[in-house]
Amino acid sequence: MRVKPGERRRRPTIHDVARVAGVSRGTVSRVLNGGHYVSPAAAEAVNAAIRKTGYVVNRHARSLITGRTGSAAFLLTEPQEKFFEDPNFNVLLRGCTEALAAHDIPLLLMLAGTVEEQRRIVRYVGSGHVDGVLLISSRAGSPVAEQLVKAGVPVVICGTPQLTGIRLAHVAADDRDGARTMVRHLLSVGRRRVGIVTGPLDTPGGVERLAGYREVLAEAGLRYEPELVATGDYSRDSGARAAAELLARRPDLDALFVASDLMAQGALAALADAGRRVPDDVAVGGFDDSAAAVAARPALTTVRQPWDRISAEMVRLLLAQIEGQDTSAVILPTELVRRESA
Amino acid sequence: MRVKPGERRRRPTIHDVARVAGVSRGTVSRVLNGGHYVSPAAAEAVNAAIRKTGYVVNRHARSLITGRTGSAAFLLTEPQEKFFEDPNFNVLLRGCTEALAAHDIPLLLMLAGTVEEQRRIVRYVGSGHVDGVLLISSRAGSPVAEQLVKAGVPVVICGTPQLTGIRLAHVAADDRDGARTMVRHLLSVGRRRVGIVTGPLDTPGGVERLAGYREVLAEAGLRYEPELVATGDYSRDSGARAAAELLARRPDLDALFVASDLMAQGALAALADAGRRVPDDVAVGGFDDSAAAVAARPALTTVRQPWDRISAEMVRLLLAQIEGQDTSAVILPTELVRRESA
DNA sequence: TTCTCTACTGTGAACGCTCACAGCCGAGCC
DNA sequence: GGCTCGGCTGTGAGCGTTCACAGTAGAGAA
Repeated sequence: MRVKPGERRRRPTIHDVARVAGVSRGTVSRVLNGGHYVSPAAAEAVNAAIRKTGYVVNRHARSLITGRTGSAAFLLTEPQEKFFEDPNFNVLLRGCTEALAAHDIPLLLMLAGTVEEQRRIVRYVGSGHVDGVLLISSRAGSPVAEQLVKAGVPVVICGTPQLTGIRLAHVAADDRDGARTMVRHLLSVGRRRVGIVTGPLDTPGGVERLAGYREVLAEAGLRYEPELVATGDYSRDSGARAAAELLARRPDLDALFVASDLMAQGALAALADAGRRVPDDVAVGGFDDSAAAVAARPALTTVRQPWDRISAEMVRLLLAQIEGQDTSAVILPTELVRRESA
Repeated sequence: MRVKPGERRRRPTIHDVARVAGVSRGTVSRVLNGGHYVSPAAAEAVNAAIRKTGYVVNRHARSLITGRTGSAAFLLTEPQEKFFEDPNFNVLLRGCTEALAAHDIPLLLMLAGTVEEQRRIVRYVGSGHVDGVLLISSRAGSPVAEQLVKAGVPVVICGTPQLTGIRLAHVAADDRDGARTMVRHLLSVGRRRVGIVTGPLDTPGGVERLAGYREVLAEAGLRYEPELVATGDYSRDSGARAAAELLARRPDLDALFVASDLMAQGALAALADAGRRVPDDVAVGGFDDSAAAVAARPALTTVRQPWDRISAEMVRLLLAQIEGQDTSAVILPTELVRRESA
C-alpha cells in the first residue's frame, strides 16, 4: 500500500544531517555514539537536524564497519508447539528478553524446527545478522550449535549440551542435585516405594534426574528397581500414561518423583483415576516449579529451577563472548519448594 | 568459549575468494548471485575457492548496497503468553514461515508487548534490519503499524486495522459473513433464543461478528435483545463466565454463538455445569475451527477461518510491497464446519 | 577481410557509516 | 612570548559488497 517504486525517496543520511546542522559527518557520528568530544552547541544543532530530517541510522553501514548488529537471537531447534505450550519456555524467553533489553539489545526469536529451516537459519545467522545466539533445545547438543560456533558466532546453550568435540558455553540447573533433594525429601516423609517418571533418556536432563534418584536410593540402602521407572516426554499426557503404567506394575507405590511439573499434572490425574489420594496414599514430587505446579490439584511439591538466574547468566555469558572473552559453563543450584503433594 | 579477541581472525572476503580462484571480484559476485554470464570453468574455480576459504557473504555489505536484507519479521504487539496459548497463532505462524521459506526468506519472530519494547523494535526494524513486517495484533490498528509505515517499512496486518489516517495493507477473514452463516445455521435448526458471546468490542473482530449476528436476527424478524449478549476476551475462562452469565439472565436460551472456539470450550463447560445438554438443550456454535474445536466435547460446529490462505496472502502482499508495488486489502471467505455441537 | 553480436570478464564507483588522524583554538604554565 | 595540553572539529580512508560500464575474444554473417 502507498510507496510506489519511484516514490520511495532516498532516506536522509548522515551527510544530510551534517549539512543541515552545519557541521561535519564526524561530529554527527560522535553525537550518535554517545556525544563525547562534542560541544553543546554542535550537539544541539545535530539533534535539531536529526529531528528535522527524520534521520535514522542505516544499521547495515554501521554494522559493516563495527562488525556488530546490536541484536541477538533466541533460537529454537525443535518444533514450535513443543515450546509454546511449555510453561518454562515463556519464563525463560521473558527473562532473556528483559536481560538483553537492559543493554538495549532486541531479541529475535527464530524457529528452526526442520532440518531445512536449520540450514536457512544457520546461514542467516552465520552471515552476521545477529551478534550472538541463545540456543534452546532439550537435545542441547544438536549440530546447530557446532555449526554456529564454527562460523564464529557467539553461542550460549540453555541446558547441558550433549558431548561434542568442541566446548560449548552453557547454563543449566543442577538437575542431578535437584533430583537428589526431591527423592531425599520423599524418603524423609517416610516413603519407601518411590517410583520415578523420567524425561526422555536421550536428553541430559532426563538422564541426570534419574541418576540423582538412583544415588539417593543407594545412599538410603534401598534397591534400585527398574520396575519403578517409566519414561515420558515432558508432556502432560505422557506423565499420565507413565504413572498409570507404574501403578499397574507396582500397586503398592507410595511416592512418585516426576521429572517435570507438566508430567506431574498428568500423573496426578492418573492417580486420581486409580483412586489414589495425594499425598496420603502416594506422595508426588515434580520438577521445574512452573505455573503448572501451582495450578495442579493438589499443588505440587517440586524442585525450583532458577529461571530468572538462568536467563540472566545466559545473557551475561553471551555478552561476554561478544566482547571476545572466553566463557565457561555455569551450573545453578535448585531449591525444594514444598506444597501439598508431598 | 574459545575465540579469543586477537584470535578472531578476519573472515575471508570476496577478494580472497577472487584471488584464490584467479578471477575478479565481479566474477565471484556473479557466481554468488545466480551465476549468469559466468563461464563453467570460472564458476567451478570460484566454487572451489569458496569451499577452500570457507567464505560466507557479509550480508551487511550486501544489504548496504542492495537495500535488502532477505528477511522478514513476524511482529507481536501484545504479551507473548496471549499468543502462545492461542491455537490460531501457531497455525498462522507456521503458515507464514512456510510461505516465506519458499522464497528462502527467514522469518524473525519479534515480541513487543510493552511500550518500551515497541519503541526498541520499531527503531530496530525502522533502521533497516528486515525487508518487511507481518504485524499480528487483535487490536490491529496499534500505533506500531503507523510508525512502521511512516518509516517506509512494508507492513501487512493480520486482521482488520482500526481506522487510522493512513491506509494499511491487511488480510482478514470475513468476520461478519462468517457470523451470519453461523447464526443462520442456528436458526435453521429451529433455535429462536440465540445468545452470543462476543470478543472484545474494541476489536474489529469482536464488533463485526456481533454485527453479523444482529443482521441475521433482523432478517429473521427476531428482536435483538441486549440481554442475550455477553462479552469475553477470547480466553477459555472468559467464555465460561460469559455463558454462565447469559444462562443466569436467560435460562430459556436454546442456542449460543461464541465468537471463538477457545471461549466456546469454556461455554461448553459452563453449560455442562448448569446441567444443559449440548446440542439437545442448547446448540453451540464456535468460531475459528482451531484445534480447540475438535478437542471440545461435543466437537464444535464452527466457522472455519482459512488460516492457510490468510498466511499465504499476507506473504504475497508483503513480497509485493517489498517489490515496490501498491497493495490493497484482502478479505477471505469463511466456511461453516458442522460437527456435533449444533 | 571486416563487421556484428554474444558470452564473458575486470574495474571503478558507489552504498552510509565509523575510525584514526591531523589540525585548530584557547587556557594555563613556565 | 612560547609551550603544552585538552577539548573540539573536519577529512580521508576503508568496511565488503553490488552495479554499471567498458572491454576482450571468438563465432558467425556479410
